[in-house]
Amino acid sequence: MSSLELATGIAVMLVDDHAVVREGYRRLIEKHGGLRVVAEAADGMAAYRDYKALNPDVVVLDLSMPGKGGIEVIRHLRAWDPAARILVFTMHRNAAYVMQAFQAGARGYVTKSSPPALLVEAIREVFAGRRIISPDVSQELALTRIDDEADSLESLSAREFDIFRMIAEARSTAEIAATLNLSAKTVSNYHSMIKAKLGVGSDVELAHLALRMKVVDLA
Amino acid sequence: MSSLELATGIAVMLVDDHAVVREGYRRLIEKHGGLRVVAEAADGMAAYRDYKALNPDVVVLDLSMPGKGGIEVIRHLRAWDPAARILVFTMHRNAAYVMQAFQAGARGYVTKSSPPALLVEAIREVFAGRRIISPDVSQELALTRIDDEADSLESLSAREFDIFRMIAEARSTAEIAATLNLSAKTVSNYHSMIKAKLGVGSDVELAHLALRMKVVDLA
DNA sequence: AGAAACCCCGGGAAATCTGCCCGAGCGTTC
DNA sequence: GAACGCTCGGGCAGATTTCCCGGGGTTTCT
Repeated sequence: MSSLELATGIAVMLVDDHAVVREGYRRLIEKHGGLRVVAEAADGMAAYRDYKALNPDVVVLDLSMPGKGGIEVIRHLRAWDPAARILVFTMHRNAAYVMQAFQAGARGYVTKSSPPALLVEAIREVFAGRRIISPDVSQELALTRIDDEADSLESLSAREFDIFRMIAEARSTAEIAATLNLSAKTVSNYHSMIKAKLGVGSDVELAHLALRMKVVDLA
Repeated sequence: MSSLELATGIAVMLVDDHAVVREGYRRLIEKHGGLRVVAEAADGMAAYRDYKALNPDVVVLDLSMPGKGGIEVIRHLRAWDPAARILVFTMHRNAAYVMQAFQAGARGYVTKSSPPALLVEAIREVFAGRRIISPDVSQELALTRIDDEADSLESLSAREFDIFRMIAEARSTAEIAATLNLSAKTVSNYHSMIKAKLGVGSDVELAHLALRMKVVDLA
């Protein structure tokens, strides 16, 4: 297999729901020797199909896709072929995405803000079996990695969790205090403690976290 | 002026913070006769500078940009040149963005999910003085019209909308102030005004509203 | 039983933020 | 030119948050 690869270059598959954007990568990638785009897919289903048919060496994948989330695509591909080499190439600079992507089995993570040459380099690195993260993201990751979201949710006591949920439902402090027969002051104290435990700095972040964790739904 | 344009093709300026993505448009656009990319800009400031220097016929603009909000860029360009022809080309499919963009002075709105040929067609349409919306967005727009929440979103000024978006993305007051070159106090004042105009009592409610309206995504 | 380690609940004080006032500058519109 | 709306920020009183504290309850380990 590897001799074939050496003969024809690294076979790359692109997965991104924007045709124009794919066009961009493709031109860029093919401008460099040793790289060859063998497939393009616009969504997860197409990606699965093409991967199974063509067995590319490296998959370049955008996370923000309609339908199945990009993370799910990674997991699915890795489930079918544990040796799959997947490079995430996305606009999301967010630490949570990076963690998820790597946990799902990605081998590299490059933001679209990176200099174009980095993408090519990253493809080679990933093909060689190494892991790579673009510099702009790696530092952010170092800061945020301390608190794993799921773990931090479990660190809440039952009482804290209830109050957390009510806060995330946009109920007011007074309202929560009334329904739980607490003083407003106590609810406030819980509110602070919850934010500390969850590692969020604002209520908006708290709301995002709750929605991501499906603790509450959007009305 | 128009004779010059006819001689050399429609002069297009691209504004998008992702270099690779710009590369994509550029190749696509230049593949078609009568179109010519005369400038690329990665942020609002660069866009202003290049626009004033080169006076392109059509500006192709991505809304989601670091620093200045995309809506604000439109307003600014139109303030300097009321005849500026601006085509929004973005991944955001939701009605709120479209309304804001057109109210700020955009002449066209095409999503990145559209078939590539549509972008080229849209540039020609906008250059010809006509307005154009890609079909996937126009129908969504028609649906959201009824909703009074969307109405309240429309009541936000361009500046307010940009700040609203950043707040809903869980950016801190200091962070927003820094990226927009405002005092923290001003951002705070906007924050209050936005909550009043949207009729929400807390930041959690604000976050819910923003997510429901798809003004922001869950990170 | 005693100790240790959790929760739960709230008070007090300092720090911070909010909500609402104001005015100045700027561009539009009539 | 006058009226208007948007942008931008200072000031200030009052609400809120945050941090630190203590007392009581329960569970668990030694």
